[in-house]
Amino acid sequence: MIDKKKITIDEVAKRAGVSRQTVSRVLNHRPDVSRETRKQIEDLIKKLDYHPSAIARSLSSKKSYTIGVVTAGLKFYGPSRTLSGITQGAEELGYSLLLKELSSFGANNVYPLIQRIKAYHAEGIIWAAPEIGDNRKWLGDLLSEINIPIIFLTMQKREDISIVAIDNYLGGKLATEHLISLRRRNIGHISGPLDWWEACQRKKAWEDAMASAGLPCEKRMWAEGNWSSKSGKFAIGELLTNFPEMDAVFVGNDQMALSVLQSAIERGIKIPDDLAVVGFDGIPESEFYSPSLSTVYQNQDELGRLAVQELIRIVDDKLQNDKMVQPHQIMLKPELIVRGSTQAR
Amino acid sequence: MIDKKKITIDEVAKRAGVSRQTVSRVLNHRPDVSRETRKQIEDLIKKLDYHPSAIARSLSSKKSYTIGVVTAGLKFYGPSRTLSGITQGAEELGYSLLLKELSSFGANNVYPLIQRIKAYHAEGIIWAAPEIGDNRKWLGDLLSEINIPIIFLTMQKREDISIVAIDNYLGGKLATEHLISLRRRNIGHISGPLDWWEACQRKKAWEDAMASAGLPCEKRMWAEGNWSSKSGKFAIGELLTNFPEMDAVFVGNDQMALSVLQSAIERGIKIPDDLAVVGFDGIPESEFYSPSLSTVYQNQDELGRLAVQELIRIVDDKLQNDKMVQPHQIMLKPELIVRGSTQAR
DNA sequence: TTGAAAGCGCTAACAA
DNA sequence: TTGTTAGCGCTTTCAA
Repeated sequence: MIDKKKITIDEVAKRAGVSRQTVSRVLNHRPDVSRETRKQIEDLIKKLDYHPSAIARSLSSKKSYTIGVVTAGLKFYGPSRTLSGITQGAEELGYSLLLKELSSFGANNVYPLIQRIKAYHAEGIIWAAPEIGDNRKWLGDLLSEINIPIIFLTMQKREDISIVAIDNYLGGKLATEHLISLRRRNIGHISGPLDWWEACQRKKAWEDAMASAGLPCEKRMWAEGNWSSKSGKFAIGELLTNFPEMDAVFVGNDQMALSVLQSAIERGIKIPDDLAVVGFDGIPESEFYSPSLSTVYQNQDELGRLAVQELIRIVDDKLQNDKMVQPHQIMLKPELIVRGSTQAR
Repeated sequence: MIDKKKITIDEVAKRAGVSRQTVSRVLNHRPDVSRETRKQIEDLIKKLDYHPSAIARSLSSKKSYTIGVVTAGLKFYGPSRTLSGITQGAEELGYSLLLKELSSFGANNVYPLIQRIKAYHAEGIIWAAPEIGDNRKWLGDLLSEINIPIIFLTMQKREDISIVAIDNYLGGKLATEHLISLRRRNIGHISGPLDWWEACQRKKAWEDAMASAGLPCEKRMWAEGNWSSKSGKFAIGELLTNFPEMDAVFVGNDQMALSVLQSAIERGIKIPDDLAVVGFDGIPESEFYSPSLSTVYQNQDELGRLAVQELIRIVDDKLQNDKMVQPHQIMLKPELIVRGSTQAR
């Protein structure tokens, strides 16, 4: 490794025969530099391959162009897809990302984490971890103390915080009403873990849609999974036992729906004739299930991008007005995709 | 939002009636502070809820405890799983992560990206984007100029750089030899995109295993996909036409294998009797395919963690010896998982 | 249009 | 054991 001495703004200034300040002006595209000086310095910067230290800049300018992202469960489809949208959004707006993944979904001890993000002078935080149980409890205590713009993804609407969420309730309605429209009357549900906000919303939508249609909706008609295919296997087994007349089922996500299909094949249940199935998420693979799966698509990429845009908007506003912007709640609409599992070819 | 003035080390020092340096010593757990002074300062820090600026620290100490991660294709299972391992590894070792996602897999214009990471004084880089086509070409030109420790994931072995990779060739062997051991003789292959190193390795292993067993292995016996289920659908269609006597197929990943199963069901092909199928990756869902899929499991979580550990080792070594450590290549072994798609119950 | 001085919040190196 | 001085690499503010 060559011992290329780290070059700094002072080095550039010295070689150019100008003050450090003039170089800084060129760096920041300030107008008050003569054409020739600017040209000369730009050339020199290129020649020396000089790159200013973002850290020193942050320290003295109070602008870090960095945002903190708190996520959880990156091994799952949803969170990583959302993160992908966030990286795109950040890239487009020229921001860097400081990434933290919660070690468990339920983590409630978030204050140190937030402080570690603030230590890097991040300008804001995107909270991309799902809302589960009381893992938003800290909001009440800390929100006012945090003193950094923060935007939440996919949680229960609250007027006092900024949220970008996918309308899970609407998604559940779309799924259930679709099954009702197919003249199914005995519609079961396999939910996600009910301490998850998203799972709750989907289940509630199922209940409400059933009630609206004048259909029954009792305990034996639903079972709780944990999003994994394995849990879906157990859940469908339970339903087939307790609710044998079931002729349709709305499953809380595509992974669990996959094992519903597997169980159906093993037991000789015909889909969609004997049992119509709708999933949730719209993962690419769902089209290639056997039969291909009807599902509710949520655009998590878009969710991530929007979150970045919204956060930056808040940051910029705060910079200008020196006071907190009115929080904003944005809801994205999911879409029903009808495929073979609810509709014979 | 309360206007809680930002408190700094000087503020703490002033209130404690000591010098800034003494506070710094406490912060850094230096031994040369008296018990009482330390206690007093620690209490004050707690009381004031003071958190030192990581940025100021990095600037003056030349240690940032930050590593840059370059990834690509976060929407896919492998990259996000690997990233999850990286976040865990970094957390365990007390490092923060600066995340960049390449906008396209093939991106070859990496110099500016690396400079942007260096601008944050990252101590090293984990290159977690897959090797595709000539997207490692820059290594030749830039490696010596980069002047920052960098570790690569899952690429062709080279003695001059540090690599942590999963042995894809071995994985391909395991898959093919398993099929051969089942007395299948007409074994096809659906590869990933062949400009990917991983896809190449798997295909080569298939060819070599076939040759070793004295089995033929011609062009009509394999087809190229792009990892997606949709491409698998086309590929299996092609093979069934060109290679009708096929009695087994090694598919480059689980997603593509999914649509092989779908096609088989649609065409009345019995799996595993008429056609045995092995996938690659070992995604959790593969157990719930119909039938459940035999596959080659690769531990991408572990890959990510190891990468962090190895990188930090290099960074620390370099700090001590002031010269580059001998590059290291680590290979992880994948494992064959036998399930219903190759073995009737 | 340019430069000098001060400072961002911290640590390193030395002195007391 | 503690404090002083200098500086990390940059921007801000003010003066020329």
